[in-house]
Amino acid sequence: MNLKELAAKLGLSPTTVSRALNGYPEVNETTRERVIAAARRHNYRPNARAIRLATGRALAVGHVIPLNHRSEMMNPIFADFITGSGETYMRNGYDMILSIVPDEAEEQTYRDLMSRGSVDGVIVHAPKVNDPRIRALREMGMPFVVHGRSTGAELDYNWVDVNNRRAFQRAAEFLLDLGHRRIALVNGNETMDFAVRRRAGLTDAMAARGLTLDHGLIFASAEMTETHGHRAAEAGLSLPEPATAFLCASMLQGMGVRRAIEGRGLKMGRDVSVIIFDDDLSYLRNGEDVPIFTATRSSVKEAGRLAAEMLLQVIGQPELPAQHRMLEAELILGQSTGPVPV
Amino acid sequence: MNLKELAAKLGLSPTTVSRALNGYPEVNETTRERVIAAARRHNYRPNARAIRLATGRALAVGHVIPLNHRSEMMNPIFADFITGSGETYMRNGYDMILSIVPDEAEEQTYRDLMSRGSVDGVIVHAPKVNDPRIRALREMGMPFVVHGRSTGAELDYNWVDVNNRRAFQRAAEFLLDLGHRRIALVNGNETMDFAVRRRAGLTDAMAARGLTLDHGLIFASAEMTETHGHRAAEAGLSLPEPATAFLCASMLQGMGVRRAIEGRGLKMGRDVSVIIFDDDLSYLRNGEDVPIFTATRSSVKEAGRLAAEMLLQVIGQPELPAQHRMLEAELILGQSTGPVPV
DNA sequence: TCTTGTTCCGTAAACGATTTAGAAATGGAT
DNA sequence: ATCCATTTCTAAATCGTTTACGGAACAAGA
Repeated sequence: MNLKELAAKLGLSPTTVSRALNGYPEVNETTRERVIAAARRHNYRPNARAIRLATGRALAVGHVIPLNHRSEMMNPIFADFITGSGETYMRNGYDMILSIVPDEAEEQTYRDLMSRGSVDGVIVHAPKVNDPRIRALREMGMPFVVHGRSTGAELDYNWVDVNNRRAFQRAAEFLLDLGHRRIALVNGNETMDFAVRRRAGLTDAMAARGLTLDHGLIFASAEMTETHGHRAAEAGLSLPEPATAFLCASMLQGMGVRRAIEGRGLKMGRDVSVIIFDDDLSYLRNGEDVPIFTATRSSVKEAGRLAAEMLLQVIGQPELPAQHRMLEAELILGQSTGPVPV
Repeated sequence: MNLKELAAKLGLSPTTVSRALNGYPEVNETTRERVIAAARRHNYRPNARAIRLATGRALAVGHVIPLNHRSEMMNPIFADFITGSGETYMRNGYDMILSIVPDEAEEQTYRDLMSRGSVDGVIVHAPKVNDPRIRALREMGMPFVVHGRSTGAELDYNWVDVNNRRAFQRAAEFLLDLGHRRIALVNGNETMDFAVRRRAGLTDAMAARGLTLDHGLIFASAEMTETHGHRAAEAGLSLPEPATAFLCASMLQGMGVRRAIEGRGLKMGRDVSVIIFDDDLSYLRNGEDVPIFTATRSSVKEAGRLAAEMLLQVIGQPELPAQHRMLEAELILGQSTGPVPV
């Protein structure tokens, strides 16, 4: 059942039917009702392909997920991010198109999506320091929102980000207040912008007390997995002067650290303190009633929702100045921290 | 730069240019080369919206992810599944459209995707026992492939599944051979088809030795999280006759079980045995060199790849009989199992 | 020479909606 | 009765491709 057939059944022209269904004013209310009733009765749905061609809009947004070619690993926060953004798209009649591409082909993917007209805009995931995609997207005139930021990008752009620096600064201050001085950082890959900011937060807090970072306590792994957390903690606890606290970039890393601590017969929160960054992932809850880990928490799903809303707004009004949205992480007290043992 | 403009530049008709670029035989090879060169020079990319309308194909497949309304949880295996399928789509010029919908609206979503012509086919995720979506999709004539199966579906359909029953049967046999009799099952929600099959596998193995399942050792939680694994193990270990082994449906549950075991000062693999189902998720590796958990392993990413290939094949040849692909899980020896303590 | 076939290319009509421009009907004011 | 404005609708162009059909040019066979 297409527009022409429906119009024929009603004894109207396709134009009138189209206008009636799309809420244009130049159509009699009684005919509009007649049209809507008929559309419902015949189960008419406008053909999305035709709408897209006629309007010149893709009614779709792209999420390009870079896949590290060696590890083939997808960032686990991604699933939650799209649950957040997906609902916004659906409510506004947009499709979400997912492209999973080896990271070196990512720029070409954007270019293809653009020139073939498959999307009206994109979300940029996992920005690196000085990420070249930002300039590239700007040059090709593609509306985009970055989840995160990119230190060193010379031009302004739309982003939604959590205040990673402040979050880790506050977490570090909390540990320092508890008397910890040997604070290990279990970070993500430091080509990633967020990882750099988190380290800076720790450095800030240390510097504010006249302390400097011990580079032997920095563990920046390419993958933020349980295994790497475990490995980092094993190393940090084996030092001549062992770490008394761990600041972890992810829940999974924290779980690995906990395993290392308990594997040595120590107790987390008493012998060794741990703070994690908690993205509040739906399948990795930090406890249900009482938090297991003390954590800086910021929902990545909420970030997805905000980024999607921003992108749709930018698509609708491309002349808008660059939009920014900074989220603050809450510091949540759990059972994984305590005063430094004497 | 569109087809008409390119044709004008070349002094040819749009028809000829289209045919030249799409490899049709009725065009002189020298003109074809001329056209291809010009297309490259002017950076011409055919407009996807127009192609879709003209050919009547969506060149896209849909993944409809049901979102449990209460828990708002997305199944973590989903991220890996789409990394597997995504590459196949890309290679064949298909887009992947993601719809995340509250589970009660899922059928309507399929109907919309179909009647609006947004996709050529769909992947059905997380099938339940007697899942109504299978009949609905068949009735609306939408090509589809199920990731998993649905016990009780009276008609035949395309599916890719792992042999869950056999996997858990073998795992249980292994535990029984080690002398375990108090085997606890930490399962997923048993409205899900895979969960029912896994329980059946355990029952099979027990029955083969004249044993019956103790229902007090069945822990079927709605969410396969670390927390629920922990909770189940706490319960199973507190019984008058405690469980000596745990069979877990997911890695995360297994981690929770381990935490409960170690929290009691017991050692996993010596005092209590654990076997997990390992979906081989990229961000939840079961150890790197030596597996931590003894596990039945089957890559969900591989399942994604196979499902995508099957779907594209079905889309291309709708008259094909129903396709099936059964994957067998390997039983991998890790450090989490040992003979039952005397 | 006339027919037949092949090769290569163009014309025009799809595909199914939106949208521009304009026409018919209606009603009110002059 | 005429004019104008408003309301309501239609015809036709448009989006950028694909594709059914037709035609010109040329060679080969009768």
